[in-house]
Amino acid sequence: MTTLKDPPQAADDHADLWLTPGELASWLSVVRLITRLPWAIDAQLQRDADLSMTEYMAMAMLAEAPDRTLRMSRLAEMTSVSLSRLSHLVKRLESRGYARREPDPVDGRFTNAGLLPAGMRKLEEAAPGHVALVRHLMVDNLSAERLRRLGQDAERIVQRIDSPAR
Amino acid sequence: MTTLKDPPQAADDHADLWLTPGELASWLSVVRLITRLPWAIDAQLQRDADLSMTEYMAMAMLAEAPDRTLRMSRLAEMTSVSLSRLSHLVKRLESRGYARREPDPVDGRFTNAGLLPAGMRKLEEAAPGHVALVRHLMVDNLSAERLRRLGQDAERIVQRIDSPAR
DNA sequence: GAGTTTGACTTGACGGTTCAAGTGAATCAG
DNA sequence: CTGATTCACTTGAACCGTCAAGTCAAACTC
Repeated sequence: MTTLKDPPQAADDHADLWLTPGELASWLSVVRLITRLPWAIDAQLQRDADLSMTEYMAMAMLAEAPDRTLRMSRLAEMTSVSLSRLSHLVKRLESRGYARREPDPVDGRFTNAGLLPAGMRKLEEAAPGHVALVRHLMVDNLSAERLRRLGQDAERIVQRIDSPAR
Repeated sequence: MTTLKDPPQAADDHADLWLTPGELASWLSVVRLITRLPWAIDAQLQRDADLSMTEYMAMAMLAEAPDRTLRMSRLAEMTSVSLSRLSHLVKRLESRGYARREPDPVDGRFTNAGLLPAGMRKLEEAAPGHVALVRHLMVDNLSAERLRRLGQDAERIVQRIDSPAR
């Protein structure tokens, strides 16, 4: 789908012009991946633990941070979400008793988010099912070499996304 | 981050247990990709054309379909969205004058969605900027071979997502 | 061929995300 | 040392996606 050949004499126009058929096919596969993979991960976590992927990731990052605590801004970049979104998200975690927030005593502009014991338990309870799915879809589905390269390519694209130019 | 070694004697627990450090790193890179790439694509389309990626994709699929028309259910699977979501989405496109809906005259259970001329113009206007970004982030950023393999891996994962088991 | 079932959507309410504006703490400028 | 600015969030409204329930048309079922 979305096959396009020659830019200049544009006789065949549809969606993604000016990509070769092969490039287009690869791109559309990636689009399907970035659409469905989050959906699949979310669905499992939602069903089994009533958590979104972002909530899980945020709790996981907190869990391994020193003192299970991180600044909101740091946590936001680690989880690739906006500060606003994180603020709402942590407020929800807080209301569920999984996390806690307090202004940094040293510099009052910072807010430190910490994972509470109940949050840690929730995470430990959710982890096996989540990991099993990741294993099923990714780790056991690709050779070690291809998984490694996939990670590299992903990282390369992400770096370009938040590189200055553009 | 999220380094975990040995499952049995679980001394180090955080997020993703029972993945080797390498597997975890690859997975986290992919998580960043599936989080930020949609965001980047959406941001460009939103800014330059006031369209979401899903809206763009749906219009693109319609544009290259025969008679610029597709059944809702077919369009839903082509764009990887639920029928419900597509219904809302097409209703919005309809209200903007980009698309049109009508029950299939042959079998009234189907609804055919069609792209209107204004939608086609909108798409043609949005395409160059969108394609340029895809080129910048993906096509020009990876070798042809790696792009091809990335597409293959993506497809393999997607297939496992909607494979019966699990 | 009336009643049930199935298929293909549509709708509305709810909840999460985004965006713009606001708050309050530190820092800088004179 | 005071007023403006910058930082690091927080808030609220608008918008979008999801989920459950509803609609309406065809296809069985007896």
